Amino acid sequence: MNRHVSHPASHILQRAHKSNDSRYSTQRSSRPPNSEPERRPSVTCLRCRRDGRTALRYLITLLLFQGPAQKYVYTALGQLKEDTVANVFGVVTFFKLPYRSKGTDFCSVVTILDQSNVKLKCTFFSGNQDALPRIYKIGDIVRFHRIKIQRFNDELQGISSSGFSALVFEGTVDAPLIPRTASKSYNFTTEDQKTVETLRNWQLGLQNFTSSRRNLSNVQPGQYFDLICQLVGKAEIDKASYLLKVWDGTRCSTLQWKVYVEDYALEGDRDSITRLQDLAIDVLVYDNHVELAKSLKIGSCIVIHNVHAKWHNTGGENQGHDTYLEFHLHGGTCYGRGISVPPEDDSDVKELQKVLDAVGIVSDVTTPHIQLSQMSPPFDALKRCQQLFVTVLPAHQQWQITPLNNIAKSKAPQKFRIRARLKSFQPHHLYQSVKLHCTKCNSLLDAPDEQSLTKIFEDRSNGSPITNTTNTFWYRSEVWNTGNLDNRAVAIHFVKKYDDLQNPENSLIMVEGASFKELCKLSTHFNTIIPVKSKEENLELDLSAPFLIQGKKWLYGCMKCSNIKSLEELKSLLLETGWDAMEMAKALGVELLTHLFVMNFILEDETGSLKAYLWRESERFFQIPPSEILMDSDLQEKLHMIMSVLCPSTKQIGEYPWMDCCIRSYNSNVGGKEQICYEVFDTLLSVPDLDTIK
DNA sequence: GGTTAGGCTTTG
Repeated sequence: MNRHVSHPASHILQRAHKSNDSRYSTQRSSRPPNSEPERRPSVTCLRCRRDGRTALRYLITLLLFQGPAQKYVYTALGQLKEDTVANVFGVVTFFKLPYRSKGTDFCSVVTILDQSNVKLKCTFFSGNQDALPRIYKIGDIVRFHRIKIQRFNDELQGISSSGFSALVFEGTVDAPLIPRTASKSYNFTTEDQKTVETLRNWQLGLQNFTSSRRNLSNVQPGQYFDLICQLVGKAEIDKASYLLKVWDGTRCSTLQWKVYVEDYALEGDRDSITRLQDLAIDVLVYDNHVELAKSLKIGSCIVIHNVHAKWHNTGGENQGHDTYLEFHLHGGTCYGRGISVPPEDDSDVKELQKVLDAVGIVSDVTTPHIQLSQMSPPFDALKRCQQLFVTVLPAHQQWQITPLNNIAKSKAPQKFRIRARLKSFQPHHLYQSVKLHCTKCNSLLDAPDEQSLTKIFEDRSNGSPITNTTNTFWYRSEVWNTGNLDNRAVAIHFVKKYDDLQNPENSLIMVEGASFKELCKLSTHFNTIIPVKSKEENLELDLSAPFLIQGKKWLYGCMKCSNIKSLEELKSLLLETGWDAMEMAKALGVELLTHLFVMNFILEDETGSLKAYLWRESERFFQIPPSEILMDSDLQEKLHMIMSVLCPSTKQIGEYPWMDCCIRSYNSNVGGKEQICYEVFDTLLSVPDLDTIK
């Protein structure tokens, strides 16, 4: 046994001797009875050959990470005496994070409480910031060794004395008993474990102090609170203030104030910042906090202590209508103000990370859909979040949010960013929202639905007999008799390219006499169809029906603005590849009509409501082509689902999702009457659930 | 070895 241990031990002793390390030298001083065996074990040097066996025993003990068998005495806070040095346990009721004092050291102020119901305010100094107690949360349990008790302002006060050391434990019952400490070796007995556990249980029953930690979803305006959160962006505002963009996976239900930052000044991943724009808050930190804020790493979990949720002051008359919140970390260290970075193994950090990961997955539209019910709690917040990601502002996310009642008071034209719920919308039959718009004459027509198209083509085939066509050099004609009761004839004129007929999927055909259903069938096989009719042995366009059909796209021309030319003009396109609808419209003198969804939204926030149109940017908003939806039942279903997410009529309005929208106001003359209209622009829907629907 | 700060009714 001796042989085994003597080598490493004597090696260490020799090294200790060389470096004159006082830890291994004999030192008998007039220390208090409980003093520091863990830091300065009373060991005799091997080279001196005095009491070598004792020295070895100590070293072996040290190597095995066990403190010497010295027993510490702990004093209840109610039993402390002036001008003594004591060891104490306690629950943290207040603390200031270490900060640079005006002297040479860092300083930290900690108030603790124990079962004697006596509080002790302590002030600790150290040149090494890490040596100060690592407290992150009210309720943490601490063990202090060698604090000097003295009187100040008629109260007993604790202060760090020579050899001061601290252990800190999480205050939650059942959290791991891992001490946070800068001490390389420390004594922690099973009795100490019991003391920590007893204090954890004891503080559960305490009414008097509660942690001021809040989630963003339960912050009340005017409150000061501690926030554990992840840093997603940061930016220097000026010398005395710094911006932190943070989120905690929950959503603040009050409208928030956003700080304007030039794009180049903002640090952080743009995609994350955009994706989280509705969940992340802007916190402005001031003065002494700026230096630390600068050093924070994007993505890290931090605690901001004593954040102030303050009503935004517009400075105007309508103080009562201010509806959004600013978040500030004011300068100074009063009330424990500061920013801390808890260790990654901290229970609260792990919990936060779990929630953020899950919310991230749900909000990330590129990952497969995950059933919320398959996830473990706590995911009520998640469901809330998922609802909230319903819009994205690609261009103007830095704009401040304007309450709806302020918009109604403003003159036009102007642009705003709003946050509102969709209280109702019109038309309810979604097919009625599909319109044809002429950008030239600004006319707006209903897009013909299936029924009207059936009628249009029925009338047409009844009205005009099939031409006696002869084949020409640029098309070849075939006539079929339907063989149905109506004994109708359908003519198809196959357009040749390079003097040749193409495969159906590349072909342009001109069709005469076909019904709506037949055209639908033909459109699934042929690349492009132009419905035509005969007039005096010639084929011609008729804009009362679609001028061109390409798959699910049925395109129309403006009857007023088009200047129809002969179909022979198509010959100019015969040498080009493909059949470009725009080129064909141009060749035939057709002014194409644009398909739009035109909807009327009643938007509502806490301050009022606003009627806004969605039309010119409706395709961008829904990311559904309105030119195809009438021929595509999947797209129709998708639009229905979107509208039922935005405006779920089975729920209370309080449960409707919030939408961030850009709104522009403009003056419009309707029936000789000037009025201000509002239109949604630069806004995209982003409903993760729906991305699985194609 | 001295000094530092000595929570507290906050607010850009």
